[in-house]
Amino acid sequence: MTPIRISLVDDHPVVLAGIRALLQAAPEVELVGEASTGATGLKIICECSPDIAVIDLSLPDMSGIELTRKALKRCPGVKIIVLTVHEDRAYIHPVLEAGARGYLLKRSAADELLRAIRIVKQGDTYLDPAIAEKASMAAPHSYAVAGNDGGELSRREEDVLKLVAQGLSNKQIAGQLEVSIKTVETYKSRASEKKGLRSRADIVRYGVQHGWLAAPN
Amino acid sequence: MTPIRISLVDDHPVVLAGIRALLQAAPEVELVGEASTGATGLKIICECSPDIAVIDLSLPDMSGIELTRKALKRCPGVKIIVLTVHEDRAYIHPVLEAGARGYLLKRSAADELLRAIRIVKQGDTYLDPAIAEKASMAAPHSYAVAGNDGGELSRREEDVLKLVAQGLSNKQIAGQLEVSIKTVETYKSRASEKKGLRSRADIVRYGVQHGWLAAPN
DNA sequence: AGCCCATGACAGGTTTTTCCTGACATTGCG
DNA sequence: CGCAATGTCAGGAAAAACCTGTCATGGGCT
Repeated sequence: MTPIRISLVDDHPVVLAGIRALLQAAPEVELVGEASTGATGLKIICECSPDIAVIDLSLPDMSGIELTRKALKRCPGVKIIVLTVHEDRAYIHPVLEAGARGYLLKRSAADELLRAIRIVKQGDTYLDPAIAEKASMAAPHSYAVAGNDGGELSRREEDVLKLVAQGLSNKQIAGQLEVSIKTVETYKSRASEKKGLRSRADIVRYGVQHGWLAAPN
Repeated sequence: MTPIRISLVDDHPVVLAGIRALLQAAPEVELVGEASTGATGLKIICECSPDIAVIDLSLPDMSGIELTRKALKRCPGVKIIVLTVHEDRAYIHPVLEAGARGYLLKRSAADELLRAIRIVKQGDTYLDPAIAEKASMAAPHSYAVAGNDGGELSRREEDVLKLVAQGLSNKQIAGQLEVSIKTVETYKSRASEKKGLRSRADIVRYGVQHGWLAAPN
């Protein structure tokens, strides 16, 4: 049996090396390229044309979603598994729309990655069990995912929510984002509306759940 | 030569397994315990009393800082290396103050972890080069640093600061503590005075540093 | 092409919250 | 006993947040 050829894209070399070590322990997979940025990731995927590319959702220069899209455009044959810390089901939709075939949480069990790889290799789609149920309830087949989710946050909306969760006032946020306070208020209220957050405490909780409360950037 | 005994604490089993695989490739280290939460981490550290514990900064039930403190209290012999994605130097002080001997970024090179382990094993302190320079400027040797300690917080003051850090309004806090808003305001201002916190963002940072904001679920 | 609507960007005015400046009772400690 | 720290609260001023609109732009869809 020919080995499953895999490329890895993840900033955080420690994590990268870790997954590499993990995969090398599996006899049926063969590593054919690693990268730590979106740009280099795209390059190695095109050059190596692996069976499967495992991509971190958050990369320094572009999101994993963007990389997924670009990689598939240039190299439609690859199957892409997105690896992420985000448990928010809001992410799953754009990821799948971008054409990824797998969505795996970093906090899921280690052998899930191997399972995901095998499943995706066979042409199926793998979703992490922890979110698959949530996501598939509304839309069994197509990922229309209507329902309680008032939509995904735009870039600005997420920026503002992050800063709010970190305790900054609207004024401070306005300063940091270089827009007016009023604009900040708009983003905040739109974002709160979408996610059903009513108080500042809700936003903080949301931020904690998304791992925002640690890195002011 | 006796092997270096190491315990690992990291939520994200994929990452955990990865680092495990990494370390198993090094002949001089021996893995003696893994955990994915602060509570179990504390337990395995106490039970296994490893030479070194590698701890992720953000854990579901408590912060890595809190775990560091607790682990050292019960088991002063262990040397702790904190592993994190956060490059903000604001985290390094509390980490070192808590008694950790190493501070390593996940995005630093893979063999840095081994280097860090060897260095810390010898009794030295390892700081990731990327932030070491920034951090060592202010406090070259001893991390007495503690900033401006205007005294210890009283019970009520700490209660209020915690709630503020979690994003509650004075009114909500008043409700929760069953005192008047005015009383809450007093505690808050006294506490802020003592610790030199001027904005809500300062309070949130203070809370993060003290592990008050780790996943309330 | 034309339309819709999500997004980015603001403003005015009202409502809430927070901040500043006290105040007073209680309690432990030198 | 006096005194400092703490717990408790008020009034009024200042700041922040919130609500309701506006307007432009750029995709997408029909």
